[in-house]
Amino acid sequence: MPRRLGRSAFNRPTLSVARELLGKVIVRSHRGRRIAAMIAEVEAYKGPADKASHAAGGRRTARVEPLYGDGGTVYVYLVYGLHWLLNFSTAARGRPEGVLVRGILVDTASGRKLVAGPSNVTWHPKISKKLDGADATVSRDMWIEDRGMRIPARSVTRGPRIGVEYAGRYWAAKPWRFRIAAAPANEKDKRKKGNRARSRE
DNA sequence: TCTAGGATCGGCT
DNA sequence: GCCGATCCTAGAT
Repeated sequence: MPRRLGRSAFNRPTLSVARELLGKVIVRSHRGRRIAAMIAEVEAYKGPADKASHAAGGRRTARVEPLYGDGGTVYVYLVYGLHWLLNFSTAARGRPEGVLVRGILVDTASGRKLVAGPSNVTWHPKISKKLDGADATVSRDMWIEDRGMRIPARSVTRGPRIGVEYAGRYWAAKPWRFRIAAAPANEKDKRKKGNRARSRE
């Protein structure tokens, strides 16, 4: 029996939440349809100290306000002027930590396929700015379900986060990206990351 | 008011 | 491997 994740699932240490979101299912209710997507890849962002976070240095603006909300608050924002990214706030209210969803597994007519890249993650289940600030623990538009899938430790790959070189080597190197090993890596991301870091030097 | 730059992607060379 | 699309946000002025 599917069980919706409640507050206690999100109001916890961010790295734990990130790891445990793998295998959970995002359910989006949109125009009378339900779209389900299993979370396959995430990144953790740990608040003021984390220079890669939008709340780095305690920054608190209208845009990042959802990050400061209770665990389970939805944070949707635009990057590069054209891509929407989906995050869930974690830790207690007032602590700006969160988890970015980078990859999902969706069921299609031809089978299950990986949707990689955070922008594609929001495109597929029709996630938009409208959901920004929503509370995923009570919302009727989107929530996360535990359908009993358990991802064993040996099936989880950890690595550095993508596209955060601007935060400096120390923070960019933190292994706060979690992926279900069976899900193919987004190799393209890795290459680009290296290119960028080099071009800045 | 202005400006720089970004938690990206896909197409082209 | 490189580059352009495209626009919002935040900080500077």
